[in-house]
Amino acid sequence: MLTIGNLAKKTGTKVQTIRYYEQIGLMPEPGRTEGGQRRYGEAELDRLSFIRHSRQLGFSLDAIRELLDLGDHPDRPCQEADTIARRQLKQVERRMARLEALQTELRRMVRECSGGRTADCRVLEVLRDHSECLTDHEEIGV
Amino acid sequence: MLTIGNLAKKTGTKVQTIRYYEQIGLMPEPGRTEGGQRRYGEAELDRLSFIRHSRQLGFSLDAIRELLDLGDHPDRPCQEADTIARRQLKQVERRMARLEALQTELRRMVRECSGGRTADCRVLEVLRDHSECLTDHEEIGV
DNA sequence: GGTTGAACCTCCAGTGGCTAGAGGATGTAT
DNA sequence: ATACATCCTCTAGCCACTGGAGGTTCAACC
Repeated sequence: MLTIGNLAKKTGTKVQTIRYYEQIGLMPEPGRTEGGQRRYGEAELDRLSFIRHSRQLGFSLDAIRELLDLGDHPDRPCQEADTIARRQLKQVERRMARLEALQTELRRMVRECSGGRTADCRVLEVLRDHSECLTDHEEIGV
Repeated sequence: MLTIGNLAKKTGTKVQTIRYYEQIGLMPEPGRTEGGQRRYGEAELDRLSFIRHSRQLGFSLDAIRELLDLGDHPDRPCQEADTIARRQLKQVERRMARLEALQTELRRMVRECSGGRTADCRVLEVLRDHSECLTDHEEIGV
């Protein structure tokens, strides 16, 4: 039987985060000691590991919820899991493309900075005038 | 003189976002009509354009605040602006590296999915067992 | 059995960067 | 004068946590 602190250590999660997962129904309500402290078993350890690893791969908590559901139905076709993973891959690819454009632009800005007065600063100039940019980066926060 | 709606249109910002920027002190309090509606001039249009463009390049609102400050002191050396831009570039590079690792792993997961029952699903299997991963992806949300 | 002290508990608030909606006032064109 | 698009303030919500206050429990040691 694991205390919440030990479960946290084993999975690289913060204690508060585990309680948060319980609160939003991603983790089950565990057993308690007489004094009211949570105690966890193997099943919960596995489930939390799954959640954490999925988070590391960038899946949203909603997506993880779906994936956990699928894991509970071993006889259903795995197409759905595949779809969720593909969706996630698409998102990662879109973000990569965007970051690449930003990288290009930022590198150019920094390279062209001559180190003079702020008045002549290329960095500020480029930020002031979008038309100086060579790449597309219309979206925010993708 | 621009209404808030027109300023929004010209800069590709939502009206609420402009009011939010005012609230947190990123945009100045503009003049008002007798009835209390906001009216904006060229200076505000320029400032908001600067903010939006910086956001598109991924700068945080705090960083943007610093950059705006620098723009108000044309005689100071532009080293600080350079530093902020370099910091931003570093962050973008870190994110890119991380996303690349995720991409690799997700592609492998999806490629190996045979389309059978959920019980044999590679996607779920990999998520269950981190040791199946070839890449490092410890951090969350970078 | 008593005493530490680390770890646990609940509850509330805050992060960033917006976004949405309620309920009402204003501005402009006809 | 009227219609109605746009404006106003205020509050609350999003995601995925994180931190802290103030109090309780557990396990080890004497």
